[in-house]
Amino acid sequence: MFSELTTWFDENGRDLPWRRPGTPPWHILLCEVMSQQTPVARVVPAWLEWTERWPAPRDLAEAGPDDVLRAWKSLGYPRRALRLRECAIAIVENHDGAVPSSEAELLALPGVGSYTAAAVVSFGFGDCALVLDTNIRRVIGRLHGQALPPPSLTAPERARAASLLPEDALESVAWNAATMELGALVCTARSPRCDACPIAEWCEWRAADYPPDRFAHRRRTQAWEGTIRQARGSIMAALRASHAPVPVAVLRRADPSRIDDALAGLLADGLVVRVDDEVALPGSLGS
DNA sequence: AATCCGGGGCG
DNA sequence: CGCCCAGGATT
Repeated sequence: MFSELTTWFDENGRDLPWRRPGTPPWHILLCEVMSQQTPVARVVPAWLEWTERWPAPRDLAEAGPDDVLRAWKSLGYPRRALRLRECAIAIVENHDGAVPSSEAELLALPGVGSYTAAAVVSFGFGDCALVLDTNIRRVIGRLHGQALPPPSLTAPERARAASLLPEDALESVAWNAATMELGALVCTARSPRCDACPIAEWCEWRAADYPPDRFAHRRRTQAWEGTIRQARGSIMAALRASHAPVPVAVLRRADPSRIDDALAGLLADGLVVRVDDEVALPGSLGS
């Protein structure tokens, strides 16, 4: 199964810029955080800009939060941008400016969870690590007969994934990259292209004639229209676009619903600062 | 374990 | 228009 997968990857994998040989761990960390819940196609331009502008942790550590939030553009979940800056500061303070290579040290960094820590170890340092993102979880789940993996990672699932991971470091990296790519391009959530799948003969979900998702009744898409999240997004977009403080009244006029709750949340998250009746990005009001 | 947290694009 | 996307932090 390993050779079928890696052969498929060599011929069909996307030409993503961070897959270029020699991409430093810091740049890998950046694209992994950016890719948390944001489709890869939208990450590419932002990643190119960030890696050129802040090529090392020390560079981002010296940047202002307003510059970082503006450069984040509309990737979504802007708390990730603040965490990335805090992460760079932690790397400078605790690791002499070099991204740590152990999973435990990576996990201790702001904004780095189990997925990102494993991905940096694997793709950034070329060491063995169990990478479990939504793509790999889905591929392995289907090999085991499930339409989609459980909403939260279970111990048996992790054990099954670990049993499939090659022990050799080089092969484990190739396995992680190829399985993730297969999930992204072929073994997709909605309409899998099993005719193009190099490991279809091992797929128990296919062999069982595609039984439905056991957890379908628990999956709920969160509403969007009129939510605090939408209000937060519109406020952040307005602040990114303005290099002057924005009066609260202007924000209220643009999106009257839930402005006060949204602002309170953004203030608590450190994504905005407020002076009197105006708000701005943190760090944008001078010293 | 459940919630919160963006935004866009595709079927 | 519902659904999904290289998740993490907090409770």
